[in-house]
Amino acid sequence: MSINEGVKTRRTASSEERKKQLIEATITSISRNGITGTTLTEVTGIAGLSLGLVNFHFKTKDALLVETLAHLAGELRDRWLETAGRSDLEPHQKLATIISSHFDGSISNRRKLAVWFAFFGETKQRKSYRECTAALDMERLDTATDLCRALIAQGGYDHVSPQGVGEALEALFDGFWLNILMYPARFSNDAAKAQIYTYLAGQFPRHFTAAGPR
Amino acid sequence: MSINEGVKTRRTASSEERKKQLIEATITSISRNGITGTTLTEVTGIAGLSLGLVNFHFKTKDALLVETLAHLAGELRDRWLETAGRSDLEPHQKLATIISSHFDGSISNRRKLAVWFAFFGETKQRKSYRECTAALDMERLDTATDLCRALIAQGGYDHVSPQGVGEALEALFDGFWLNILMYPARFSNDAAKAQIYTYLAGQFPRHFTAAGPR
DNA sequence: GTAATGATTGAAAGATCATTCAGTGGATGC
DNA sequence: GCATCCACTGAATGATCTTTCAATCATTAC
Repeated sequence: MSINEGVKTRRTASSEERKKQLIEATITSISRNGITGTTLTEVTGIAGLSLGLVNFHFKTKDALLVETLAHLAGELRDRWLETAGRSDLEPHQKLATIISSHFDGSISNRRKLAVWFAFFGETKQRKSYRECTAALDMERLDTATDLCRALIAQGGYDHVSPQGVGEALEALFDGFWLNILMYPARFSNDAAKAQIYTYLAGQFPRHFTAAGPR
Repeated sequence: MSINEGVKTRRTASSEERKKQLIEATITSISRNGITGTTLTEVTGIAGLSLGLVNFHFKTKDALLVETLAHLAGELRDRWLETAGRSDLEPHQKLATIISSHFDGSISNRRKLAVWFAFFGETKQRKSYRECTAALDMERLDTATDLCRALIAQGGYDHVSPQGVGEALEALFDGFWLNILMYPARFSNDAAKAQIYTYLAGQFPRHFTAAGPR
């Protein structure tokens, strides 16, 4: 636990600002110490604030954790929806932006990935954690599935199952994330993207090559 | 916490027997309550034994957790090595048995998957947890990569990267596991296997179809 | 300038938990 | 049948952590 890591400590800040500051400190703490090792003393120490502030702004520690996960989930959703919602893109280009979003360094870095998996590990128990992410995961899965359906119609890939490809993409996202977190020497964002494009090139050869969307 | 869930409580048992009993209770507890929620009172309660026994047999709680993970990791390794080591199988058949092992109900069920991901979430912090699995993960990754290399030579798939396919398989294993744990209504062991075979059919069409090895 | 408001502090309370240990009791060897 | 050994028990201990709260301080409104 270190005191005040370069975060300016004004005597007074808006509630929203402080909450964001505490959420950032929570991400740092979880990535360093895991959920088991993140105490309120640790979090407020990283933020350079006093112990009582978390309960003042978040009511309970649990609420802080839930809001931290919601923050990451919202950040990811904003990221891929931003481009996937553009009407000037073809379906296969939209699919490509969803992939790029997931392996952009601002989303997929070990500090944040550690937090995702910390929550996955606790998920079975804490319904609130799951409720945070389930809707967004399904939204993304359904979006990808719909895009695959469009590709199948466009390219005449009659034997390809859109649900199957959507689920496989979901698994590839999570699986590469985990391996990037655990074995950064062997797995990277770029290599993950390349392998996912390779997979898509196998399913939709008229729309993807191993190098990306045509 | 419930007392004595059908586990016979003999007054005296061998040390090895008791340790296995406590490890099983730990798996149950982690799957129900997460790592945060598994206390020694909870674990011994599930096992129908007294509080002090864990420290007697395992010395510390941390040692119990490490041995629990090691138990699961060893179980998985034994499973896939058993068939992948058989010399009467072709490379693509060996690859298929590795896949089958990972999605067999005795390995891939929500009770045990919850434990895997509970540890993944803590891994960044606890070196001992990572050391348990890193060697085995790399052994499997290297084995799969070698099998891919053999397939590429057999089938003349000159443009396929054996490392790439090995890494993608690793990601698919972990990713489908996570989704089976989180969304059992939408993901299943059989569907996971089917999607992985579909992927392999795209890369090695002369050795795999979407239904499995040729 | 003064009062009111709301953010901030940190000591103290209360709760939970891992670990210890002195004592109990069953099994085995003789 | 006695002694020895070892598994086992659970109350007590001590450490850690969340939460509370009364006091303090900065800012804003008037």
